[in-house]
Amino acid sequence: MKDYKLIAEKLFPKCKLTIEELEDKYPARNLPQGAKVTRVAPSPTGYMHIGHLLVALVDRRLAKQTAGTFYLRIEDTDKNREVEGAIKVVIDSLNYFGLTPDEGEAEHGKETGVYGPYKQSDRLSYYEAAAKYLVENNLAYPCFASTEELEKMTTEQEAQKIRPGYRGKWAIWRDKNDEEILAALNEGKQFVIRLRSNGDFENKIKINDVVRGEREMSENDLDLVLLKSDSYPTYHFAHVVDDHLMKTTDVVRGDEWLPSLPIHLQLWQAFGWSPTKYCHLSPIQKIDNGNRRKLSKRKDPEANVQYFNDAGYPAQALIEYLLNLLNSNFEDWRKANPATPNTEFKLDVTKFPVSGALFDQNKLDDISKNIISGFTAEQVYDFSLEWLNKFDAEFAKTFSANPEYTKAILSIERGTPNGRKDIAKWSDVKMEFSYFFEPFTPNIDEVKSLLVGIDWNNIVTACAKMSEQYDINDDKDTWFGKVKNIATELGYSTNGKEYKADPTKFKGQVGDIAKGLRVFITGRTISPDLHQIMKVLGKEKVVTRLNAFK
RNA sequence: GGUCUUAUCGUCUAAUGGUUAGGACAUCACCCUCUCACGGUGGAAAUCGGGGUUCGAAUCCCCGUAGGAUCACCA
Repeated sequence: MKDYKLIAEKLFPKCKLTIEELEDKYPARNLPQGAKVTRVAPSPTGYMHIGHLLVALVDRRLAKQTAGTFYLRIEDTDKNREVEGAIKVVIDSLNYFGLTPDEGEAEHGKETGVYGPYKQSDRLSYYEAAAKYLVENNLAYPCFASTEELEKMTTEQEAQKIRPGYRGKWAIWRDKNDEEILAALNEGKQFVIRLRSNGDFENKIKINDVVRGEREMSENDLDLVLLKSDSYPTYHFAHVVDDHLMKTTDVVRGDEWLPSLPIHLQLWQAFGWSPTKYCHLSPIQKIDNGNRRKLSKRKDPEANVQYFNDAGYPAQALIEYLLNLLNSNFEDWRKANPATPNTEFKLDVTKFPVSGALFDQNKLDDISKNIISGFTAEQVYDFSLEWLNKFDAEFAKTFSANPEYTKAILSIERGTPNGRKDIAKWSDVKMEFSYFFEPFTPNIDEVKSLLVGIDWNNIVTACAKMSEQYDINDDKDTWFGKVKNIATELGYSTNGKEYKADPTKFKGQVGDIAKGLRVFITGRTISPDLHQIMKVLGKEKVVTRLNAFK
């Protein structure tokens, strides 16, 4: 006769907490009907993966859309992988992207909310109580198998070409009697707690995922480890215990978890608890050697959300990119509601894609350009400076030496219906506006190479003439009238169509002259509205630059 | 290898048995224009292959093929 109570007591002599007492610590949440309780539960590896950000985004939206709660739990059950300061990285990232949790783990080891502790390493006694309950009810048992024994098992199974795993007759400790167990315990052997699986691989069960709908999968027949020999729980065990106690309603996670869903369902059943809903997200991928693969922490810098931060993408841009990935109708909504905060967009779980999407930098840039073009000069100034201070201290000094001047630069063609969309990220700002700042010393050969095909002497003359006539108070038409006059004096057509009709009658057209002015003033052939640029630069700089190659 | 899963323009996707297979990004051309950009107009560009079911298939079924996920005391 087996005495499960006795075994449980011997296994966990220090555990006095019963499962009932444990459950009593977690009262029902006082939330409206239909409110969702979601969580993001990263491991503290010192790294925020873009996939985790995606999960957090979905979690937070689902909670907000239903007046529910979104919390942060730290899954630090693998001591080998833990990194110092990792929790701060997670919290900072969530805050940066506007996905601050309502409760859970917070900075400096503090936490908010009454459903904690929110760090799994602080919950070990709870997992013990739960494991003890399972042992008492013959739903779990101790296993003293050594690593060598397990390796041998796997080798034999491979040799026999059968599905590997600790189960059935291979589960050598599954049916040991009390004496053998107690003897092993007395010897001080290390043990793990395993689930006593009642599943049959030949049996199919119906599983339900909110994205994919109803599916069939084989029952789990593996006697999986629930508590490791260091008495930390495995993911499977901690997930079910925590999400039950913390009253999670919807588990959102990567679809790499889909195959272990039968395990989790089996665990819910073992405890007699009703399972959460499950929402499995497909991964963000990239092409590698012609094949797709998940964005990898080791190989792909863009797998780390810090990458977008460092490149200077506004947080909103990455969020809207992800929203678009989740619900492809987001971009239609955005077009119809250009000024509405994206938090107003209602995420539809049933429209989530079921296969992984390739990360698309072009699309992100486009979204980001649109967002930044809607910012005020003030906002662009603040964000740019914040980024520059962090990554380009030298240019930051130049940039912020005269804030009014810099803001005037950033105001050019901003906020107009034809607003420019040339900044995708704050790291573009330096390239885009450097010619407004001194030193401005373009090399004559480079300048000439930009003006190939236009008579150099004519350009120099035109620039000199403009420098004499330039009046900073001229409006655009007056200013351009002067450009046309100079063009005419030098034998250039003032009308492009006229010139095209008979090029032999002219040395060129007014565009050539304007191009010359532009290159002398900005050192490039591409720039925003030249009239406004000259106004912002001021007469002194304009005159100097126009006469630089006289 | 077992199990699960996916397959529409280069990319993200729409079209839940009847559409000239739609949109967005990227790309190309033209227009606008002092340049670029913005904007506008237009172009090129897709239903993995083979069988069925049906009056009719991107859509349903079967078989292939290709990709992805998973098979730990990691999550």
